Amino acid sequence: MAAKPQGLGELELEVLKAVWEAPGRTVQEVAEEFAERRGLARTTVLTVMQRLHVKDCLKRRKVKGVYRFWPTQTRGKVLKGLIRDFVETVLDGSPAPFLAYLANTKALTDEQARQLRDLVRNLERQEEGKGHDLGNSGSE
Amino acid sequence: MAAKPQGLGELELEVLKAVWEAPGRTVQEVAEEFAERRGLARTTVLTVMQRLHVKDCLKRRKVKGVYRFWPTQTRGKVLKGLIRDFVETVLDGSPAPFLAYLANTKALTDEQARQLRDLVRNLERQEEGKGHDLGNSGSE
DNA sequence: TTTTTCAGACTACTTCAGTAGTCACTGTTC
DNA sequence: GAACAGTGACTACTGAAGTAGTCTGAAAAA
Repeated sequence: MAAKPQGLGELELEVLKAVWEAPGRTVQEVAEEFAERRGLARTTVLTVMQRLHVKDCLKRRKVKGVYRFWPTQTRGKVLKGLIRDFVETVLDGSPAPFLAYLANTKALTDEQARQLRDLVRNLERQEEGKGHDLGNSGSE
Repeated sequence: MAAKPQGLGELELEVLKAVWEAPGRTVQEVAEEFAERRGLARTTVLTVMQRLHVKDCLKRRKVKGVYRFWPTQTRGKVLKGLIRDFVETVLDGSPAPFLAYLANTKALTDEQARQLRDLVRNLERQEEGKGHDLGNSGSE
């Protein structure tokens, strides 16, 4: 794998999110947002973005003398990696505790409940079709 | 809150898990396991367990001159906290990406699929009953 | 009683992420 | 051309976590 979204700190993730929101931003622009939101110094954001760049999470291009930053991977892909990692390391590979969490907190919106239903429907379809094969489709 | 399971490192979590597996263990016993599994020095495990104790994740009692350790919270409770934290900070409060992940990886066992179905059934029952109120039941 | 061993406390080193300051370069403005 | 502002590189400090060594006290063995 080229870019490894693992080992992302909280601030790093937040900054990454900010770039996903508006790709092509400059440090200045992101820094302004974080100055407001969290009172961070411009150089803090700069450093984080540089580290994100080193980690291959952000790519940059100089436009009129100033770097603009883009994510190297989609939000979905990174989140997927983060989730996989979380399930592996924290939940020991079993999504069960997460399901329990959902069931207890009931913190689901209509949309999420719908997704859940779709999920279940898919699962059922799979099972009908052929019992169920858990062939892990080689991931990325 | 008394015990805060947040801010747990990977090793710390692993050690915690080892104590959940067999509560009342000594450092020696846990250390043996980690020496095999990961080649860790006894003092490493000792240090981690001391930190876990300071963090109120483990309690200990001297039995015949040697400390034995017990978790201060159930696995379920800690995992729940970790999951909540993950959903909040990484997924911005929305479990949707997690659901998508589950749907795509199909890494569910029969048991988990059943849980999922129950979950959905509960949700639907709730919605029938009263639209759906998302009253977050105060948690701990 | 002296020695050995075991267990816990303390100390320390390393890496990583959060945070930010300083410096140097470049382009603009007077 | 000199002063200034914006931008990025570099450096540094801090705290948390991973990792482990040393020291010390107590218990057990010789």
